[in-house]
Formats: sequence, C-alpha cells, structure tokens
Amino acid sequence: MLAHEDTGTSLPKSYDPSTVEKKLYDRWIANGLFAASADSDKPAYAILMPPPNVTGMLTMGHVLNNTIQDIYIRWNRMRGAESVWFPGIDHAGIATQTRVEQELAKKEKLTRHDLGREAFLERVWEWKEQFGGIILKQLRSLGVSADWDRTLFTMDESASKAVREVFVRLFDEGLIYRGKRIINWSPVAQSALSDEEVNFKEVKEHIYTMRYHLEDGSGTLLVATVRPETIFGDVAVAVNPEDERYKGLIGKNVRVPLAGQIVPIIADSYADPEFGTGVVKITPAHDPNDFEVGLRHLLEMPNTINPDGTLNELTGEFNGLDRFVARKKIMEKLQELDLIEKIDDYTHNVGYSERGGEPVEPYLSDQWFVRMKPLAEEALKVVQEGHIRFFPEHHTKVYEHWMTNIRDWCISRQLWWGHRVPVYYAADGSFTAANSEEEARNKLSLPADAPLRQDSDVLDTWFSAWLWPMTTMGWEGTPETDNTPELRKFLPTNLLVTGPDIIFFWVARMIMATLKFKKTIPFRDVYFTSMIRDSKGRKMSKSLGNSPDPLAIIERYGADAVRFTMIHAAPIGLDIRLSVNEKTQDIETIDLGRNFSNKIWNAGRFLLMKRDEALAEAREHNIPDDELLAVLEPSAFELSDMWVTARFHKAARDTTRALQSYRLTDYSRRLYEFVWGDFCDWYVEIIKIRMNNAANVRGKIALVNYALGIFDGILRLLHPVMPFITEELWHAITARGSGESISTTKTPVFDENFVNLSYDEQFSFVQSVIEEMRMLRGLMNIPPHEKLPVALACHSDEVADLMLSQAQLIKSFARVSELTVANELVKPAGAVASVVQGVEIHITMRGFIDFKAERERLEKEVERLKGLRKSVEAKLNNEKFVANAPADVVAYEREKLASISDTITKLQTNIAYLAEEE
RNA sequence: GGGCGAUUAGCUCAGCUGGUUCAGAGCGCCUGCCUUACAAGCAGGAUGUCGGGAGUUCAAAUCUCUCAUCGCCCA
Repeated sequence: MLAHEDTGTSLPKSYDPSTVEKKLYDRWIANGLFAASADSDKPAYAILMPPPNVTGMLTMGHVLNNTIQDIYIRWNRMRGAESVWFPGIDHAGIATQTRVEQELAKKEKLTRHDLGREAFLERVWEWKEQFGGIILKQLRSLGVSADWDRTLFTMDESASKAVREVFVRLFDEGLIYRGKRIINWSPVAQSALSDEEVNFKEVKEHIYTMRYHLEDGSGTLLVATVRPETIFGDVAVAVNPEDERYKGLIGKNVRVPLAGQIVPIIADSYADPEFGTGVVKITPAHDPNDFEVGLRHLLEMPNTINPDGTLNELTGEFNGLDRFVARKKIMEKLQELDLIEKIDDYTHNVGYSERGGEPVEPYLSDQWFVRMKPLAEEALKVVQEGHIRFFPEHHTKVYEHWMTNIRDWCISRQLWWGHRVPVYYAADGSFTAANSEEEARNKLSLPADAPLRQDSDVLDTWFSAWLWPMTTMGWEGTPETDNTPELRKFLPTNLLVTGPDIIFFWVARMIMATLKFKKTIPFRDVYFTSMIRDSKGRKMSKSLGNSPDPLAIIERYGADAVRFTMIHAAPIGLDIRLSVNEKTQDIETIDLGRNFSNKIWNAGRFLLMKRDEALAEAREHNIPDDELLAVLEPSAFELSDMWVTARFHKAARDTTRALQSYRLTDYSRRLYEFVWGDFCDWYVEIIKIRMNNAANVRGKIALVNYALGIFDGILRLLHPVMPFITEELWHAITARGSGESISTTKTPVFDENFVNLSYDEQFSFVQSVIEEMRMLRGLMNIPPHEKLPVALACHSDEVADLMLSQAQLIKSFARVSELTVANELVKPAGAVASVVQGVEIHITMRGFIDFKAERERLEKEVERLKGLRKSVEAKLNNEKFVANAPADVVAYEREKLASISDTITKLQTNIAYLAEEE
C-alpha cells in the first residue's frame, strides 16, 4: 500500500527550502533525533563544538565550521554510531563586559563603577539571558544536529566549579604563580589583553634620536627611540658587546636627557649594531625586550605610566598627561634643551586593542601565570607520536615550534565579568588559592572570623575554554565527577573542527589540560578550517562591508545550498574565496548549491511522476496490488542498470574515502558529478526512453522503482551535507511516519559485488559514440528535430553486439532515424564521418554538409593525430624507455600507437571520399 | 628577520603515489534548443608558456634547487 501514494505530482516545480527547513528542524527536535545517550551500546562518535562568544553573531566562518561538524555528526549517526555533538557558549570576558558597559553608557549614562561590581554583574547576567547566545539559535537555521540539551555555558556553575578546582590544584602544585611581567595592557578597558586580542598594524611614526651625555662629560651617546615619553623609566642604555664603536664605554654612565637620572652603559646582545645608532635605551617596565634585558642585568623596573595611559608622578611636570600628549610635550622640551639630534620618519608595527581600538601599552604589572613547560612536554608528544592528528598535517610543525618555545600563560584579567581568581589574601599579606573562604582560612591556619580579601581579577576566558573537553561532560574537577558516564563513553572525542588561528590559545591548551586532569587526549583528529575571503582576497569583515549576513543568505538560497557550496569551495588548508556583491550583500556563488538542490528535487519529482503514471495505468488494468510493488529482477537488467549501479557504488566508495580522509571538497564534488553527470544526464534520460518502450505496466513499475532505489541511495549519500532536501524527498518517495528520519537509516556502503569494471567501460564506449554523433550534428548545425540515418562500422563482432544492444538508446540520444550497425560496411553517400575508439561513425546529412569545413576539420584532426603519433613513436623508439618503463606502460603506448595509426588511416579514407563527393 | 603555504583557462579551483588520447571541472563567454523533471534547464563549442629558470628521470603540472609575486603565523 505504501507505493500507492500519489506523491510526485504534488511536488512543486522548484524546490522551495523555506517551506521545508523550519518544518523539518522542528520535527527533528521534537523526535529527539540529536539526543545521544551515554548509556548506548553503539560505538561513540563525539565532537565538541567550539563555543562561540556569547556576544557573537553568525558569520560565514561559523557556517563553514559548523557545516563540517554536522557532516561528520550526521554521517557517523548513519554509520551506526552514538553520535553526539556537544554545543556551548563562551562567556567572552572582555567582549561581553565591553558590550554591557557600552549599553549602560548609552542608555543610562552610567559606568560600571557607578553600579559597583555586584550590581554590574547582575546587569551582565540580565543581558546574557536576554540577548546572549543568539548565535546558537542562528545555527539552527543551518540545520546543525547538536545535542542541544547538553548546551554548556562557560559561566555555568558546573563549569565554574571546575575552573576553581583546577586553579586551586595547579596553585597547590606550584604550577600557578603570581609574578610581574610585561603584558598587553588596554588603557581603555584597563585590563590585560590576551595576545589574540591585539592586532598589529603598520603605522607611520617618527624615530627620535636623543643625546645622552656621558656623566663625566667626555662625550655624548646618540640613542634612537620611537617612545621618548618613556625616558623617565630608563635604567640603562645598552650596546652590543661586539660593537667596536662602544666597547670602551661599557661600564660608564650617562645622564638621561630631560629626566636627568644617571644610568649605566651595559653590554647586551639585544642591542643591534645595525639598527639606528647601535645604542638602545633600556626601559624594562615599558617594553618586553627591555624587560628581558632588565632581568638579565638585575635592573630596577620603575613604572612611569598609570593604568589609564597617563604618565605618573615619576615624570614630574608631565604627571597626568596622556602618553601621546606627553610625547609631544616632552619632544618640545627636549628640543628646547637641544637634546634632540634628529627626527626621522619611521614605519613599524604597533599593537592595537581589538576591543577599544587604542594602541596597546606594554605594561609591567602583577599577574597570575601558569607554568607551561611541565604541561607542554606530553602535549607535544601526543601530537608528534600521532595520537592526535592534524588536518592539514603541516600545522603540526607550527604546533611543535610553539610547544618547544612555550612561554608561561598570563591568566589574570582586570575585568569583572568572568571567573574570579580564587585567591584569598589575609590581613598580613599571606595568601592562598581555595574553593571558599573557609578553605582558605584553613589553608592559611587562620581563625574562622579572620577577614579575607579575594583577588579582584578574573581569569582569562581561555582558562575555562581549555577545560571544555571535560566540563561539557559534567566534570567539575571533583572526585565525584571524575568518572561520569559521558566521560567514560565520549572522551577522547573523535574530531575537533576549528580555525588554525587558535591552535595555541585553545587546541594546545585543551590537550594539556585533558592530559593533566584526565590522563588522556581530548580528541583524535583536528580539522583546521579555511579562512573565508571575498573575491578580492580580503578577509570578510563587517567594517569592510564584505561580510554578508549568513541568515539572509540562507533565507535566499536555502541552508542545503549554502552548506553544499561552502563545502564544495573550501579545500582543506587553503583559503576559500567567495564572490560578494557589496551592494546587494549577496554571495552569488551559492547559485551552485541552489541549482544543485533544484536538480535533485526535480530528479526526484520526475521519478515520482513516472511512478504515479505507471500506477494509474496499472489501476486501469486492474493489476493486483502485489505487482505494484514490483522491483526489477536481475534477469531484466540492461547494461544501463548495471552501469548506474556500478557508478553508484563507486560514488559511495569514493565519498566514504573522502570523508575518512577529511577531503570534504572531494566528497561534494564526487556527489555532484555522479548525481548530475551520471544519474540525471544519463540514467534519468534512459528511464524516459525505456518507460516509453516498456513491454508492460509491471515492467514500468519495476524500472521506476529501481531508479528510485538508486535515488534513495543518493539521498543517503547526500544527507550529511544536505540534510533538509534529502529528508523531504526521502519522505516523498515512500510514505513514512513523521517519527521516521533518513538520519536513522544507514549510509550506503560500497559493495564490490556491484562493481564490474566492464559495465563502466562498455557503457562509456556507448556514451562516447553518442557524444561524437551529437558533436557532428552540432558542427553541421543540424536542428534538433531533424532525425538522420547513421551507420556504425565496428570492425569487431563484440563492439557491433554492444552497439546493437544499445541501439534504442543511441537512436534516441543522438536523434537517429535509422541505425545501421555492422562489422564492416560501405560508406554511405553524403555522410560525415568520425572515429571513436575504432568505431567509424557515418551520419548521412546530405544537404547539411559544408564540405569544405568538414574536410578542414578532418585534416586538422589528422594533423593533430600525426603529431601525437610522432611523440609516441619517439617514446617507443627510445631504448631507455622500453627498458626502464614498467611493462604495462610500454604496452599501453604500443596500443596507443596502433589505435592512432588506425584512426589516421580511417580519417584519410574519409577525406578522400569527401573530395570525390564535393 | 624566522616559519608555513600558494602560484594551472577571463574568475574560483581539481589534478592524491611521476606514466591513460592529460592539461581538467564549475562559473563566465559563444552557438543551437521553451525536447511534456528542472531555462535554477538541455545539447554542443572556444579558451592554457601548468609563475620564471635550472636540475633529477626513459618520462615532470606532479620530485629537487633557485628566483619572482602573493598570503598567513611568529618576532
């Protein structure tokens, strides 16, 4: 009864994703399709979603990244795995705090300090509840099949608990320490910035050469700097120990211009003799390199700049001036005092805060650090030994380089929004890390009523993100949560998909944390995605106006089209370019996926219409029901059925291999090629012909059902990348309950038994002959409706039999009025000729032939073949080739030579013949 | 300055372990078609110093070196 449904005629002429996608996604959610169980007996397949920022909006980068993850989640679900995708959101400390502060300033003219810490944080939470994590809702429109019930926010209590436990544990082990370091300071946010929150830009500034007089009055050193406002923090000038010019001066003292302090001349290889005058001033509190020099030479490190970017009391009359204002004033003063030698233009890189946009200040301050060396060693090993694999592989080199030169991680941020540093200070200045005040008092042996002050800083957002593989699975850093069912079932996860830009900030640290706390790796494979650029090669960004809203694109083209196009265009390891129309904010290349969707839709629609027709005919003839479910018996197979089946299995094989090796572009291209090039262009057309010629209704039904069977396999191959249209059509081709889903069927598996090379070869031969005939017709401008007689001289019984067996198809595809197939035959008069793999094709087209053009064409072809023959002969005459090349290659070349010679002979005969007729 | 990658048709890119009549696909372009699944379509066609140079090899788009240009990361 299933097959009685008249579905085909009810499908719209074009695929309309908007009517399908929302309906199906809601159904999938309602059916719990994405929910995975840790108690399942099935093998596990798990992916951790890189948590987007709570302030984030969907970008094309997210679209690509999440499509890739969804492909693997869905594919593995269809391979019988308990497939789970852990979603979540990142609290994004500085971005979120800045966002709420901006709103506060705009709407209420308040700063966070006006509200106070607690009230401000309440506001942030309110904002989060109302607007936060919109991106996760946006992702649903892409069709992603994450297990939403498992969504974790990095500030959730369970994740926060883990952060505290980890901090305390690392503190107690001595792996977390407090220290003074130069960090990237944002004077606007008044916080340390992480490295990735700093963007380097090339700027044109000046380099000032100042005069540092020797203390003993015996001379002057010229010192170049771009930051004269830091002279108050100078504690030395350095020269290179190898620099002959200054060797005699090492150990003497100079007077810092304007500021007046007496500082030593020291020898340090950091000073580059080639750069400027070869003398560099050392200001340890305001330059990371100078800081290193300061450490080496045990220098003082006076800080002369306030947290807000103004100069402090150490700068005398400049106290309170903004650093850039001060620079000007100081230059004026220096010039007055004749302490400036010269001022040159100078272009260099300056770090800017990603958030505030202001230049970052290298700033010496108290910060919390994680000692990385002890954690890095094993994390390096698991990658080098291949326990974790990177795709593309070359990123391992970058990883190795970073891990072997690793520096300690500054984890404190001077923000309010985030996990507060769990360190408590007693009145006497002693301190410890603890999960609570009580615990802190115990650790510090203080009475229960002793006052404690908690550190006011919060932790770097990555400090919670690095625990993601564990916190997503319920781990809280406690013994009770150390062995949850999720951890047992899903850790290590199978795949991580992320950008190569966060290989250090996130990927490496997750590896370290998971090894440290769970003694295992967090994931086995890491796929690094492409960067998305516009057609001019520029990064997509909002400020450039070349970053269209993905939701609008999805609306316009459909999620499946967007997904397919992105995968089709995104080679692993390379950037992806999309043509963006900045006026319409359109990405026109998505046409590719949209057209492909429509093609699939119409192929399905056509087959269903044909089935409806056949069923209607059957009813007229009162054919019994069981015959309506007829399938094609192997005995009734024709070459084209075996061919399409073989092609299908090869496509299944190739796409499986492509997905296994993360060659996603191959996966999509192979499907495109098979569906459009083989199935639609040939097999569906063949179905048309054979349906018209079928002996009886039963045969028609059997044939269309067979085609629908292949089509069903196509849908299952495509489902991971195009979930919506495949689900919709899968329900259309057979009536099924709404509780069923193509997602829970099996992905097609390559079956050797269905692949016989000769089917493909034989049918390809027929295709070549048909194509040649079409080409000849096109060449002579034969109107499509004009049917012409064709004669094929096959020169072998075998080939003749093959062509005869496909006569029906040949006649129809190549518009043949009468087909003559023979071993040898007399060339018909008024015909043009061609040779395909030894078969001579003669199309009689008297009245249409341009003899001159035809002779020229044939002569040109003969010339081309003669050239080819020459090169093949040269190869075969080369003794070294015959001696060294593998036998099959030599044999192939011999065959090729014979075939070329044969074709030349046949064409020459035809040329002579043409001349006679002309 | 160090590291990594790229350069193939007008555009975007395939081409894996050197060997097929191998120089390809999609888009764009040209020709002809509203052939009753699809004009978001069908059938054809044109387009190349495989960035330059050298080397290895019987054989190089493919391997090596070098130069040029572009991009990314790090300092």
